[in-house]
Order: sequence, then C-alpha cells, then structure tokens
Amino acid sequence: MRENSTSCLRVRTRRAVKEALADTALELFEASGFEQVTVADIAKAAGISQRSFFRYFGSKEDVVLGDRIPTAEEVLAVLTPHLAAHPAWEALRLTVRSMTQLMEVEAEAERWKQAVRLICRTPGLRARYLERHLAWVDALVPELTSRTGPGGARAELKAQTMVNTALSCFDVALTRWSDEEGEQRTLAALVEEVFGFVRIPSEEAGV
Amino acid sequence: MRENSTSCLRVRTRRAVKEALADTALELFEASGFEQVTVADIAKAAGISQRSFFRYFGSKEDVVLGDRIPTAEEVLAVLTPHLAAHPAWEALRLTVRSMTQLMEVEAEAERWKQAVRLICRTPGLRARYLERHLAWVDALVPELTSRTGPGGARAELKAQTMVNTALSCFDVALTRWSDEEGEQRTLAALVEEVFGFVRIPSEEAGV
DNA sequence: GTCATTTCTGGCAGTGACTGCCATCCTTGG
DNA sequence: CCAAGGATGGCAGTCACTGCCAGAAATGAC
Repeated sequence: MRENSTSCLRVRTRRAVKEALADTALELFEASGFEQVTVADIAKAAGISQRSFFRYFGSKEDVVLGDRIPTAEEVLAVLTPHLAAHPAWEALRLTVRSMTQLMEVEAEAERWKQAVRLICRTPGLRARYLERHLAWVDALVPELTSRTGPGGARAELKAQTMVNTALSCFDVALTRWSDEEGEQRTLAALVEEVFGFVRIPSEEAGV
Repeated sequence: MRENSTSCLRVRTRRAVKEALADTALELFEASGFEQVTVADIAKAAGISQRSFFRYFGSKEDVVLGDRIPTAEEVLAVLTPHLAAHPAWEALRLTVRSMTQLMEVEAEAERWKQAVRLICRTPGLRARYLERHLAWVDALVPELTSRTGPGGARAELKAQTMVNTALSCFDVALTRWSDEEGEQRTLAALVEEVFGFVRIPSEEAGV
C-alpha cells in the first residue's frame, strides 16, 4: 500500500516537528508567561512561519493542553468496564485512578506536570481545561444515568452530580500534585486521598 | 459635595444604557447564537459605536456573565456567618442556598435563566463562567481550611475538595433549573436535592 | 449667563489570534 | 524523470480588544 509507507514516514516527521514545536513553546511560556508570548514569537523561535504553526496546533492553547488530555471517548472506554463490575461511584473512582496512571507512566510526567502548573497559573488556560472536562461530563452522564437508580429525571440529576464531583476531585488532586515539588507523592495516591473525603450513598440496593 | 451629585445622575444614566445594551445583545444572542453575533452587530443594533460598547462591557462575554455573578467577596461574606454556627459542609450548603435565593428574588429571574441557558449552550461562555467559580474557590478555601480538621496540608486538601464539590452541586442545580421550562421547581429546591446526593464526613469531632 | 472642568463619545490605527486562498516547493511512487 | 499530493510561506481578511485623540455634552463655580 502506498499510503501506508507514505504516512508512516510523513507522520513520524510531522510528530517530531510537533514535539519540537511544543518544547520550544513551553520553554517560552515558562520563561515569560503564556499570554506574554505571541504565536509569532513561537514561530520565529522554532524557525517556521506563523501560518505553519496553526497547521500543527489548532490554537495557541492547544500547545499546552494538546493531546495530553484524554478525549471523552477514551474516558468513556475506561469507565464502561468498571461500571459493569462496580457500583457507580466506585466505578468513577477507578476510572479517575486509571487516568492518573496513564498520565504518570508515560515518561512525560515532568512535562505534564509543567503544563499543569502553567494551566493553574493562567486563567484563560484553566478555563479551556475545564471546558474539556465538560465534554467528559456530557459523555459519561448518559452511561451512568441508568445505573444510579430508577427515577428518570432524578437519576440523571444524580449522575450529573456524581460525574461533576468526581472530576472536581480529580482536579483538586491534579492541582495539588503539580504544586508539590519536593514531595514524591503519587498522583494516584492523591486521588485516593481526595476521594476519601467524599461519600456518595448508593441507591441501587433499594431505597 | 460635587462628586456625589454628579455621579448620582451620571451613574443612573450609565446603568440604564448598560441595561438596554445588555437587552439588545441578549436578544441577538438568543436569535443567532453567541458566536455568530459580532460586537459590531450589537453596537449597530444599540445605536452606539463599537468603541463605546467596550466602555460599558469589558468583553463580549461580560454582557452575558456581567454583574449577575456574585463576586468572591460577596460569597465569602455569606459563608463566614454560616461557618460560625455550623460544620463546614453544612455551612457550604447554606451558603449556596442563600445565593440561589438572591438570584431568584431579584425579579431578574427570567433574564438570568435565559443567560444561564445561553452559557450552557456556548462552550466558551461556559468556560468563562467556570473561571469565575475558580475565584470563589480561592476565596473560600482559606476560610475553610482551619475548620476542616487539624492536619495542615490535609486540611487544605479537604477544604479544596469541599468547595469544589459544593460548587459542582450548585452548577448541576443551576443547569437543570435553566433547562426546566414547564416545571416550576425552585432553584433552592433543586440545590437541596443535589446536595442530598453527597455526604462529606466531618472530622471535627475527633478522628 | 459664562467659563473651566469633567465626562462621554466616535473614529482611527494598531495588536494578536486565527482562517482561507494561492503559489511554490519537495517528497514519493511509478 | 514525471505526475500527484502533502507541506510550506505569504498575504489578505475577520474579529475581539486597546490606546489615543479630538469634539460634543453635561456639570459645577462664579
């Protein structure tokens, strides 16, 4: 197949350029702050045109948030099996824990940590980050609604509450994790601790 | 005093113009969607220059979010007395309930409802809205930290979790409320129901 | 009423993020 | 070597937003 060999090499090059571009940009952001750095600055530092920058990243914010954040489909794929074997809140906890492990293992932990710190420090980025969370909520709620009890509207309300609460817990853990410099605490351990603060009584076994 | 009489009249005019401007803009947003409407459109429809628009609203998003959303200081002022008389989680619940009542009473309920619907429908607005929530979190967490237990870092972590969870509950209730057309359910009642799903065990009375 | 001060206003130019279009490469498979 | 397709750069244009400036209007002191 022609397309295969072509893309095999092209894709690799493309990915390498994208990686280098992200490195350059993050370095500049770290030094001068996200908003102070213009796209023109990044492009010049990376030796490409401004136009090409937007061929690699849909927006300036994408350089930071980029592909690091799982899509709604990925999260849903993690949730579904857990949901088959556990009650709803437990399944959410396990899902969040699985995601943290994905993030830490990938040898990009330090870069991800740097990105999260940048996100927490920049309101605009933080907002975009939360926007992605919303996509997760929309994807997870329907899956959960049927499991949270009988009542239609009430079940959906509870599902929304649970998902939002779980993501809040994740957010708190992630923020704290990115701030801890000296301590070696695992993100997963922080998630466990934060989830330990919250109880969601189950209604599945009867009222 | 000269400045007093001046501002007394000027401020009133200014407020009226701002109100009319917001009405015009919301009408356009409702009809064509937030992103489809340009600032130039709003200005033309309101009969002012584009430049003047930005003298009344700091950004296009401010027309929707505007002054409707309480500031961090206001929320803190509501929380503090509750915190003196109740355990932390209970105080947060009462605080959220108080805020809902503020929003419903003000005879602007329908307009606020319309705004919330617009916010929920527009990702960018939703993100900005959540950004304001973050300001609340930053303001409320310090006040709560001392009340959530003895341990320093752990207490702060728990406080962050509680505040974020409470705001999630508020958010879920508000979203549902804005969607309900026929039903006459109170926002406060919805808040009660949503908070009913969540338990935050207190550690204050001993480990 | 007159005058000086303050405030509001529109216009204009400029920045910064982003997009569409087009000409030009440069790689790749045949 | 050649044709096809992807990658690139440049250019013009949109949109949100800002600073600057000059003119109009309201305001307060006299």
